[in-house]
Amino acid sequence: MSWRDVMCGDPRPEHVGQTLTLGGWADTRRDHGGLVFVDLRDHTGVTQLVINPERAPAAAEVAKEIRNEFVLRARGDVVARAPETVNVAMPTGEVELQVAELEIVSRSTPLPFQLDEEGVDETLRLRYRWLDLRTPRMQRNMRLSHSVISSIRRTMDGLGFIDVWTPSMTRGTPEGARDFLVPVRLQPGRFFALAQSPQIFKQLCMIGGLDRYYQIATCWRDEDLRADRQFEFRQLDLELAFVEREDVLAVLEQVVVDAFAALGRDAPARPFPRLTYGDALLRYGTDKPDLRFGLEIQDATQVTRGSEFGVFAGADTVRFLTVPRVFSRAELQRLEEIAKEWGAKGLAYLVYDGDEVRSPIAKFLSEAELDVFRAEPGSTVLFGAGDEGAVARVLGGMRIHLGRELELASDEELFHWVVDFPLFEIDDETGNWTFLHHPFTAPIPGHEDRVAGDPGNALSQHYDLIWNGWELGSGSIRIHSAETQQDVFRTMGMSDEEARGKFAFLLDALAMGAPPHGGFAMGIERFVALMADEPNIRQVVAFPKVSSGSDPLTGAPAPAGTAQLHELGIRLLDEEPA
RNA sequence: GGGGGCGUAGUUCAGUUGGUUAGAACGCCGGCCUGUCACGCCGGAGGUCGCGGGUUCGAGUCCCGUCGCUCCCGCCA
Repeated sequence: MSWRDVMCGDPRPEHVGQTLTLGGWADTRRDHGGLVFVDLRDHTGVTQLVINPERAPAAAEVAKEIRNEFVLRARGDVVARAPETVNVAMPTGEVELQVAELEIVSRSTPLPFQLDEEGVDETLRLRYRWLDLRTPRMQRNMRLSHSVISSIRRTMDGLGFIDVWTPSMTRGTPEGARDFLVPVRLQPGRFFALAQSPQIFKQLCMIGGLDRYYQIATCWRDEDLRADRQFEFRQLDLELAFVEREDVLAVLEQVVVDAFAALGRDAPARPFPRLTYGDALLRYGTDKPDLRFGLEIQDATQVTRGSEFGVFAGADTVRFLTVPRVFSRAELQRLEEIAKEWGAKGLAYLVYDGDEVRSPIAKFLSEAELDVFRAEPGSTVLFGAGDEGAVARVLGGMRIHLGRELELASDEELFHWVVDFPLFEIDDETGNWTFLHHPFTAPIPGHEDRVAGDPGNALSQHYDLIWNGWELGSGSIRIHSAETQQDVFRTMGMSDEEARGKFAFLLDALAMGAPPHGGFAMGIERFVALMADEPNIRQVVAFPKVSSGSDPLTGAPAPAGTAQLHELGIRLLDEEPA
């Protein structure tokens, strides 16, 4: 007797008359005293077992002991159900297995949660992830994740990319995210860093003539976890030589469109729309706008210069959002609370309620100002005033909040590119210029001289891919000249010695025949979570960590023993007796 | 580091203005039941109301602290 002949979801009318063995988990048991029904489940579905004590007395004895999630093996004839007992809600509902032999292969203790219950505490699900993985939701997510990744590999293979493995244990990248450090027994006091990304290695692949590289690369970053961030995650990492921006974008568009097709979904139209960084920040208050709804931010800085309203007059930037709805005083107070969460000091508004304008600030505003703000009756104008970054953040946050609350988003899947980012920004802590993304991003053609001469106005060949307001990934055309790379390091305030100390291998490589190249990195879990319509990436990761950074299943991270630490040459600052 | 939300039975939740013995459903245990399919019926066990302190005659409920989870800001080249 083989373990199983078909899957639990398989038996159909065409199997009637066959004698089959099925293996799976006891999903439910319905014990009628004599007759016992068991729904046997595996990932393909459920088949009803019928155990009749008159036909199979031994099996009937076994059936009495069955409880939820026992693993069973059942052998019997597939029979057609009588018409009145057909279950139309069940794919296998026209047939059932008339059990002749039944074996409890493995028992289960009572479960800490019910597999069919909604809303079970996530930490509990993660603590018992092997149970959670049996649920249709997680089965779907894990299999969907696999389908997406295999589609990505097919696309990359088809486009002539080769999979090259790069080291996980490498050198720390300065000024990036925090590194996870790995001590080494052979060299106490020295540490590897877990790769934050294969960035430099893939550039070296280009210089090495592997001109179409890709990898589903695991990356590690020691930063606070979020709905869309884990300590470790995977990215589709790719790089091409002898290309320009559009060539890279086309590859990613192909990857996305093919993944949709692989899942049998309507693909977004190509090419994806392009939006400049400046436009995104001005109109949507963020560099990763959700474009499924309008609600665009408008600028009023010119007209509010010298306003009678002190807050406007004293602000660097005044912008507003016209919402197609009137709000009550209580609702406006609630909105103000939300604005404050994003850093606003208050929330000025004009409510156009019929013929009336409700607003504590209207009396301070000039006709010219009111002309600019005027909106249809039944709308509300919300203001942000302050420095430009803060205004963008507050109104951008307000826009997202209102878009969600008023359910403004359309159903379409919206992919778009954000391009023309600045190359540098001022680091608030040091006052120095620092890169916006990473120091290997090339300036746009014609802006090379600005790297040294006018860093604030140098635009970069960086691009972000956004899906419904989620940043899926980013990439750039890289610097392929050692001189420009040196200029970038100098602008960042790094001496040549320092730059050589950290990046000698890269500078040497760039000086030995580096082709023009560029690439991209797309977050696999983010992509899959969006595909699966899940609100956070933990739901598409088999064994994720919770937001404190620990794993409820294994209990990791755990303290290390003193002997182990000694071998590594490590002593803890707070040595307390364990 | 900062802000918001949540924490009551194994699970999901209810619990009024602070008031007697903290409830429901599912699950679990026992019994009955030969056509159910979320089977049904009868009975039962199960609680440090996250933890600590305070106010009070009396705290699940109010206050303070703390822990855990979660969302966000910072951070994420």
